[in-house]
Amino acid sequence: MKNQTESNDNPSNFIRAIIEKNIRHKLYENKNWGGTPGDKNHHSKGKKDLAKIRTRFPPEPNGYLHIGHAKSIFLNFGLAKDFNGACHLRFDDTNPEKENDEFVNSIIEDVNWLGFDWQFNSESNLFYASDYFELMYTAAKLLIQTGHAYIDQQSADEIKKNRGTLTKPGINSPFRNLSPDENLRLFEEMKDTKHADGSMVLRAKIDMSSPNINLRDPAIYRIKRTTHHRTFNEWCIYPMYTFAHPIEDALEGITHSICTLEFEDQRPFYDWVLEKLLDNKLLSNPLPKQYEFARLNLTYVVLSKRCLVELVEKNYVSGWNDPRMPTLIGSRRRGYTPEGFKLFCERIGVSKADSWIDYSILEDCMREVLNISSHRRIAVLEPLKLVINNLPDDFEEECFVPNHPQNLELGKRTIKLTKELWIEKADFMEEPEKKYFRLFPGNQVRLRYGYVITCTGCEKDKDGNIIKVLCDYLPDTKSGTPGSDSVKVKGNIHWVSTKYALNAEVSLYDRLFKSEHPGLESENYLDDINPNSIKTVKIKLEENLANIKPYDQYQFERHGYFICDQESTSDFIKINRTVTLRDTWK
RNA sequence: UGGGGAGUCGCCAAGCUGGUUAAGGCACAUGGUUUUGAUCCAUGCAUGCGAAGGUUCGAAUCCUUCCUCCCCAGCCA
Repeated sequence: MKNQTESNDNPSNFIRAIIEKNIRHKLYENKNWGGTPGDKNHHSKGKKDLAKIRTRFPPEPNGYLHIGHAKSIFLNFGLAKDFNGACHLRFDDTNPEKENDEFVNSIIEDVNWLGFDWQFNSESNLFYASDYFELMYTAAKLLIQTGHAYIDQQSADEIKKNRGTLTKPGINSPFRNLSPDENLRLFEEMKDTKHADGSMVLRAKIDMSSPNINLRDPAIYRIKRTTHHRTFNEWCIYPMYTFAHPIEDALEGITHSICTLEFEDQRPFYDWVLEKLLDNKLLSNPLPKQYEFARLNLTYVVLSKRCLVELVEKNYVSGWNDPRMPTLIGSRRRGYTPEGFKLFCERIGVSKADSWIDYSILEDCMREVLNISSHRRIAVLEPLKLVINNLPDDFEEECFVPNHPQNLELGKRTIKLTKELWIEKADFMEEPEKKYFRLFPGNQVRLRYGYVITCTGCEKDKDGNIIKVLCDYLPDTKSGTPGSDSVKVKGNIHWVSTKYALNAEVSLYDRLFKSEHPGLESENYLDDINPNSIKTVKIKLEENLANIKPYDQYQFERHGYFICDQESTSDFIKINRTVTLRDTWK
């Protein structure tokens, strides 16, 4: 068994290096923490922060978490853990339109499922950006009062037109030079529902000719008469992400605000907001710093929220928890494990280079983890009858089977050998192809954990389909008995008794998309959907699986890793294939 | 054509305040073990760091020029 050193020492990455350097320079040595999020005044009354660093995972609760989020979760929570810091779970709910509590709850469950919580020093660091609306409103007024923000009454179209282009500078708004008092009055009116949605917007006053378009007076507050999932109708104005995020980070004492590459251009504004609020004494040093890493791209998978929503809404999949979905909830149902995701995240690393990770890496990680933990069981996926000629009809004999051949401490069980067995269709060939060493007339194989048999032929129906394979068993070759290896065979096939086998249904999954980069070459990623991503078959299980329960996971020997589906019952056993075993034959 | 990033083995990825033979993982190859064609073990696997120049006793690391790819013009995040 492979040792697990890979997961014990943390591979270096640029963010880890930055944190180590920061700690060496005692950057956060005298940071105060008020016990809860708050402004300068609040934290100054607190104590020295016991958390060496603070990171955060800040999802917007408008969808389910997916594998890409797992990368961010392992990064942020992992860093906090390794440096004796805290990682906050923060719901970035600044746009009420698509946010709701269902998503909040699913995110909490998913993060927990991956093995993380937000406790630190007996404090629960679970926060909502919406709890800071009052402080953000105060911050906005501070910017207005100091001449760093103004109310723009241009239409959205006009603002867009006057923003300029990548190569041409923008044009100042005619409302840009309103007095602070006038702006303050208008902003208060905005808040007091005096103005219609879209009629005006609060903008930061920076530089309409900045080469960085994000600095051309970005909008920071808009009017939106939408009920918020937590503040309901208390507010009709909501802060934009670009304005809200640095403030959220600062209020929570975040030291390292880690996000993906597309926010790089936003960093100057992130710092601008914080510096202005530092000047206004709403915030204090040390200010949080933003760092960006490359988001995960997985071949044969789409991770964009827009696509995932469409797959669900247009019924290409059965729901967010369809085992083929890259969501955490779907992965879980598929049988993917937190340990597997951990290994995966360690294996792919963190950097700023755009990259595509092959889906097989993820599958390999799941196999590696499951191989160690999964008990083995026997299942026949494509049953074909095998009859042992030289055994009496009522023959029954117990065979001892280890639950894990590489880890005998996991115990053993028995299965009953009878005259008639189910074997895999693929384990018999009337006319064997080259290098085939399973059953064919005249060949010998071992019935795994039982006897060596010699194939004597087969029977077919009138259409020529093989319906029964015949064989003789060799006495004295039973597994575990002294003379068992007197006959050497290459083939070793699994089986279940036709008399005792259990019926079950298993779903065999393939990738949801047939192209490596869905939507890249075709016009629409939906055209790349794999029409054969799911195949459901009736199978035979060994008798010991009678009490299998939802989420039980096993390796079915010679097949792969399987998990009992959440909808499975004792009357109707339903199983999902997580991933096959590696197969280097052919 | 403006700005911001990135280019190290088939895929990831350390190193990048210049200094022995360019970490590690995955994949692959070849042996070995094996009652899962699985697992496991051993060995091998970049004279090269996007390209070309330059500085230097010495460069993936510094300088110059060039090439390729990604991101930015929501009152989304």
